[in-house]
Amino acid sequence: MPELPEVETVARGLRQAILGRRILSVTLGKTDFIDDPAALEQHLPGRQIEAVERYGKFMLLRLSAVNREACVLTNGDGAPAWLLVHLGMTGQIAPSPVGQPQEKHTHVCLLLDDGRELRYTDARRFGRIAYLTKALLAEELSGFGADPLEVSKEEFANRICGRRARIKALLLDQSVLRGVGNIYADESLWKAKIHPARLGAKLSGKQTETLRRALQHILRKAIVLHGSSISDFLDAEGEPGEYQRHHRAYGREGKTCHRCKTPIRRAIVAGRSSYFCPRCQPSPHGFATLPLPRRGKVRER
DNA sequence: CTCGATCCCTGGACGC
DNA sequence: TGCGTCCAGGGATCGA
Repeated sequence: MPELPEVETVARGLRQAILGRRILSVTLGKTDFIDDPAALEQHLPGRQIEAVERYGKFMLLRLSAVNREACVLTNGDGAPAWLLVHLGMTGQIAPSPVGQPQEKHTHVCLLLDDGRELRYTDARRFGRIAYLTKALLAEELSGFGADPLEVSKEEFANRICGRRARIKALLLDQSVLRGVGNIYADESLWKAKIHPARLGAKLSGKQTETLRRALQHILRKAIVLHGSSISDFLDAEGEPGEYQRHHRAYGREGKTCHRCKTPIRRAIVAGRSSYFCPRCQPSPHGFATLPLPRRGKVRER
């Protein structure tokens, strides 16, 4: 499940692999997750991939203006543009030689000028792809919160304290922080010894700062280890990440806490499965950890 | 403002 | 073997 570290890993891989390549043509499969499929076909060919950036969980491919000698320009193709890619839950994007058989669920193929295709596959199609002009990009990115890797002590505190939402919900809210998802929310709360159901406003200044540092530490380490591969995350080279080996809470229901040996528990907080140590992360007053319905054996590791 | 519910979608795990 | 059911979850949306 691609969150900030996974998207950063993919972006770095793509940067190595496709920077400077020109898009020759576009082939589409299912398009219900693409904002305006015809715009991709119309506006991508002829453009060079000038940069690969990450913004929260978005990847942004900056595209050159269409080569003026190559064709007659009509509407706006003389200006740079962006391809926005959100991997959703199961999205993967990577270049492959043209002749190589396509993976199942391949929905976008961008033929490049070096004999390869940039392919986007996404079984669940929770991802999103959009062709955006500069103005549309700016509009798209407005409303997102702080970069969790860069956010200052003061700004983080301002965004958390005074909020009556649960801290887990705040961490997942992309308008508060951009890029944090379920895994890294749980991991940082475990490291900071804060229960996911605590209200933002109820955190002390010290706890809030501990959480910010925990979050940053975990995200940085996860990036170094190329993210977490739980079910099917693969980077742009087709390699899994390694950070799942370092998970202390996420996915560890019933396994012992690395600090105190108490079994990790699971509860639904902010509508998401949330894993925590009931001893290290004391629940707020009035939060009942209801017994969750039985479910299958928790995945090993 | 915050909440839960619902929908989107498929594959994998599980029960029978 | 096969079928039904549940679950994973980011994000949008809607009603309470």
